[in-house]
Amino acid sequence: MKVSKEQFAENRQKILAAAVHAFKEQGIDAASVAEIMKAAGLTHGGFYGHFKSKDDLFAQACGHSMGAVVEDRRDVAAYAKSYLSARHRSDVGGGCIFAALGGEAPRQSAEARHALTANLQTLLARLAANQPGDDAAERRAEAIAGFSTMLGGMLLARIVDDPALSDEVLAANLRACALIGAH
Amino acid sequence: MKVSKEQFAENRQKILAAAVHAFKEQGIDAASVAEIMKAAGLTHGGFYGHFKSKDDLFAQACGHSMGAVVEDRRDVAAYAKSYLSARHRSDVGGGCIFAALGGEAPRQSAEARHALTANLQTLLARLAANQPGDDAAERRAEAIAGFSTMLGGMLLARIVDDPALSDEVLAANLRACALIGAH
DNA sequence: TGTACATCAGTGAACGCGCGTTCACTGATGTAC
DNA sequence: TGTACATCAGTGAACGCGCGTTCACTGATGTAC
Repeated sequence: MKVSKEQFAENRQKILAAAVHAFKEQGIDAASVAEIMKAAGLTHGGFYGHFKSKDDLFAQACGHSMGAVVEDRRDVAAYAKSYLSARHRSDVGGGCIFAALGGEAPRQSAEARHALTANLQTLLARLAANQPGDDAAERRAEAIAGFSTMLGGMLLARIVDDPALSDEVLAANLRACALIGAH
Repeated sequence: MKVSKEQFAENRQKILAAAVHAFKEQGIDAASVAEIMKAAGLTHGGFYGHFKSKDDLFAQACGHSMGAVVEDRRDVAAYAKSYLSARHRSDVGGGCIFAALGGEAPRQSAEARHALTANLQTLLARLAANQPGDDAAERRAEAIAGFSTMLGGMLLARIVDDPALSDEVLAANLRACALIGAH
């Protein structure tokens, strides 16, 4: 049955949201089109009315993710406080796309990598703008090193099967991020 | 045809080496048993004489990787110099297992995560031991933050489709790692 | 040391299975009159 | 405004395909005598 144009647009957004979550939660290969469509409240057959292929969906999902990320005025130290949290560690599907899919991303389509690169540039620009200090180049370098530290820290905290070590990794990186830009 | 015990043991090592490389290069799902066996110079049917399953192979491969990593006496700054290099960036299959498979690892078997955790503990202990300074807790924290920075930096450098940004990420993190422990 | 034979690592065809994708069909939408 | 009809988003069965895994078979190994 055909649906209204508004419903069609809404369904597309639902598919994208379900895809972002499923890709991050289960990985790109393991997240199936049928499952994503089911999570969006649809059946798998209609998928190709919205997207050209699963690869296309992934590329669009990369652009769709990180919508409201770092829209506020936070510097590295403040961002790290929520990024390097136990809550973020356990919420892979709702968390940072770089931490969830960073390892698989280099193998994806040019469109997907381009969208992720744009996301990263936006994130780095915001962090750099919110860093204290007069030297723009230094603020930029601090944003890069700060986010890299958060990202690597979250990756390790999620891999490790020892809760104490995982907490230690979060805490050590949180302290390191707190010092960045605070000379 | 049956082979000698020595040949059998050698074949097992070849399968493990091929598996480590293929898993890192292509991802865990995308690397197929048949392809790994072919890379090891065998046919796929014999695989189950060596390993219980693909999951079992992955767990053993995790333990097998990082054999000679950080056996030398390098601190964070020195290790970062080779880790955050263009050579390492382009050599995913031969590079750090955390950078290649870190995103997928949390979804793998308990055995695989345990092996990776042991690898990480070894790596961190070595880095911490080689850090300058009297405070052991501080050296440990520096090892954690330093390796997290390298890992996150390599991840970002590989994701990004803009070579200039990729180089910038490596350089900024290299500078940050050089400063760690050098107060 | 030599021989006969049981063992078993490796081979390659075959198996289910789940996946991405296609397609004929359905029926609500939205347009032309 | 009301009606008739073309459009097309969504449905669910079906398709190839590649995967992990199994299995009957082969023939070199290595042991028992």
